[in-house]
Amino acid sequence: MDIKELESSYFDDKIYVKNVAVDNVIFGYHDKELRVLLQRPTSFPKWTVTGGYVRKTESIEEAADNIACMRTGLKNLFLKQFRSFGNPSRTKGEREIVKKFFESIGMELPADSWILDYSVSIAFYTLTEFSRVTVQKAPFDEAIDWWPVSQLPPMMFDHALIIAEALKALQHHIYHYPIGYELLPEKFTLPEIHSLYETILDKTLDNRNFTRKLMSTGIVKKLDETRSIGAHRSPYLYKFDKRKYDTALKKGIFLAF
Amino acid sequence: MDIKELESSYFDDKIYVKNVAVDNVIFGYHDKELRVLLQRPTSFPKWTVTGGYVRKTESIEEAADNIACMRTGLKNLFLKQFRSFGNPSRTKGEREIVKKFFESIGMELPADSWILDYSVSIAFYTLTEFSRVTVQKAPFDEAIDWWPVSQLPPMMFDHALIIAEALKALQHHIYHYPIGYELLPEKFTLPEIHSLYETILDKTLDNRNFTRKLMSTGIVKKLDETRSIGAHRSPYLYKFDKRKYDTALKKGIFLAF
DNA sequence: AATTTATTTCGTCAAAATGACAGAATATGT
DNA sequence: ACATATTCTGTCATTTTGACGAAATAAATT
Repeated sequence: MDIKELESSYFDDKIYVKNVAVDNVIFGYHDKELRVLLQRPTSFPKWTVTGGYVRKTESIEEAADNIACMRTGLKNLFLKQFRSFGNPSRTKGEREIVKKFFESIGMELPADSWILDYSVSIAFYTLTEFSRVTVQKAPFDEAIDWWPVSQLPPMMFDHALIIAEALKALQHHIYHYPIGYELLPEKFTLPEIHSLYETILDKTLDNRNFTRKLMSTGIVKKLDETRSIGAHRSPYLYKFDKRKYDTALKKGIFLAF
Repeated sequence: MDIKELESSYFDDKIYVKNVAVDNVIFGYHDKELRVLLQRPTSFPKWTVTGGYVRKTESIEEAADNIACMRTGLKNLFLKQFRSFGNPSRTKGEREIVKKFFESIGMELPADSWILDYSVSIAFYTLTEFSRVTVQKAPFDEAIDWWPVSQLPPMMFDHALIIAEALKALQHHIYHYPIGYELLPEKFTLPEIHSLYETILDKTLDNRNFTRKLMSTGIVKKLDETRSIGAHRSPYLYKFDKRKYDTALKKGIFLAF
């Protein structure tokens, strides 16, 4: 998206849905760490969740997918809508910053522009393995980076809340849906998926009991291969049983870690 | 809300948030039956979920609460946001009907009015005991009534989907939150809450096991009173332990019925 | 070649939770 | 006193859970 398109579109009520934004909390997992992809638009003093507006030709899910794709280069990531945010004060205190941002890129926003007005944000979260991602800096981002969920920078608007809620939703969903498919390589080891769950839930899980429960769901299956990890016993490789995984995604499961 | 206010407001971009609607699926329970409160606005051939628009001075939660209050007369009912809906086609096929509706009440909508445009709906569900409700007919409703969730009339837009999703969300939440406080009188019997759960989950639950699990949560406590129900053994009365109930609402519980 | 080290994997056991099931208690009308 | 309809309580075999420890393995070290 270049300046021309941005300029013509944000001002053109025929293209974008007014007063509605989509924010997408992109979670990345790698090496036992959970991070969030954040951006800092030009001249912004604080960071924001990746987000954008909704074209009238697309669904909110498509908008969220586009946002994820624009920033990660990956299409069709796992996307989950978890809540919408809307109240008079959520952007109020920082509208001046938004205005300055548009000025800094050479666009004068009319005072009554919907961009500076009451804004409803439909929030999604996305999961990905962040070593697979080549972060894409958008034209008007001064910075874009992965931040550990436990050490976030100062956030704009209510975005700290949005991230906190996204994390809560993820932690809740992990008990009912087979999280992991998007966060791990195709073939992974038991210790790897074990660490993933520990990281997301932020607590230690007995490895023997974890394995027992995970295997009882049937969504992962053991392969007849091992991975060499140096001077230690080689762990077996596992992969998701896509068939059962999809069923579990649709019908839900019940894990009690 | 009278015509004057409606007229001046829907056209005034300064009062309402454009392109955003709040729909509230009001569930009512009574006598072992689960129903939904539906309205049929003047000249509409089909029914809709109760809904409305968001004032720029209020949050989406307040908007949902107002909708519930306008229709039931009850304030501060249990409200839960479960999903937002937004895609180009969800209202497209029936915009002509909306236009005719406004004409029928003497208002000519401009062709480019946001009311006929792409609409994002933020959906909530609400719970109440429907014998406590005196249904409030709004000025422009031709009809408003409780419909059994299993026998809905023809629905406008994607409202049949919205109700289906609300029901799924409710059935899911019942495993994790202490549903029932809003759906039962202050004092209730064990068979009553048992039937409530059976109705919502749409399956039979062994009464002995149900009691055991319910009591183990600690959210309800037995009283030293009974209710006379005629020629049968008098059931004991129970009430929610508000303290533990609130904790459970906040922290969540884990019921496996 | 034996030993050390770090990591993975497998196994046990007591306690708790679950699912299936039946019979006793009680309030009223006959 | 008895019949009837409904509420309430209890048991038991099975399964699941939580808490542990010990054996197996791959490479580096002696």
